[in-house]
Amino acid sequence: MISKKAKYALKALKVLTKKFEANEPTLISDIAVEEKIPKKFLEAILLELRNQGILKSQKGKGGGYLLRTPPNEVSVAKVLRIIDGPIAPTPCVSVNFYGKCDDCESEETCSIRPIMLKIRNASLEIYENTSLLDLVLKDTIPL
Amino acid sequence: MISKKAKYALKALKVLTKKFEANEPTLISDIAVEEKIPKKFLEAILLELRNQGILKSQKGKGGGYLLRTPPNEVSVAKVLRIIDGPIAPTPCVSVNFYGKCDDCESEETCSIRPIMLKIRNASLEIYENTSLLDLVLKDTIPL
DNA sequence: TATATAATCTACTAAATATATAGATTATAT
DNA sequence: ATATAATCTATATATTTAGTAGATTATATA
Repeated sequence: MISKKAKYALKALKVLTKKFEANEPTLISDIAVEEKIPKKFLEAILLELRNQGILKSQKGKGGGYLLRTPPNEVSVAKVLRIIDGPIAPTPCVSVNFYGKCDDCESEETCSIRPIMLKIRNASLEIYENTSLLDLVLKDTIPL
Repeated sequence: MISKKAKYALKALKVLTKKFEANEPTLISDIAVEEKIPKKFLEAILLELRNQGILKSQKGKGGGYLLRTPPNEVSVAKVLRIIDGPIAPTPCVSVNFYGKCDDCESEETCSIRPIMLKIRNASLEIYENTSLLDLVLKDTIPL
């Protein structure tokens, strides 16, 4: 299961994707109301996405948040990694968060690693190849 | 990420799969030692697998645990659902644990549901079609 | 029938993670 | 100067994860 935080992030990014062409900052409060996300929680999420290079922000009157790059260039995988961490089902098959499973002797002989590798590959194939734009343009089937 | 508990469960089941033909009960303590799983924790796991019909047990001397059915008939999906619950990334796309996402208005218009559906389908395809026997016979590529 | 064995049941505990909330501070446009 | 809106700091609470301790029950066998 992905976290509620990750869903909030994707929903907020969906709003910013729709407004990307306008090139005008959107208020945290507007997104919070529109997507029914607790405002303070959303603040933290957007800040994290900004610090990780997905968004840019502007303080003061007329300020708000904007996508830093075109929405077709931002994959769902990138967003999920920022908010939830690893996409892989085990540390030993993770691309971006690799780590030795602390309960495992050897990766070569591990009997559950191969299936986890398959799951990781299948998930990445989807998450990496779906962009924020794809989420909004649901009819345009990606892949 | 799947839980350590789920990995422990799969590893324990791997041991019982290897011993399935012998048809002799295996001690919790033997599995615990062999797979380096905290014994008391493993007790709870095996009990749960037994209560859900994956294992059968025998008390007293000569007792222990055995697979209830041949290992090729037990899917990894079944085990994961017992230990970790839903395989799907969101409640709204879960087959066995369906539920309305509490932060969602409408499933029809939700922009993140389609990709979650894809992820669920891809994961199930793998987890449902991999059996305990497949885990042990790693060279025999399933699917 | 007594005994050792091995699973089962009941009840905790500690640490981490998820999901927030409150209030002060800083930057900016007007 | 002022209002605005993001940013920072500090908690708070609930749930989940991972585990431990000890008593109880069922069973084979001597």
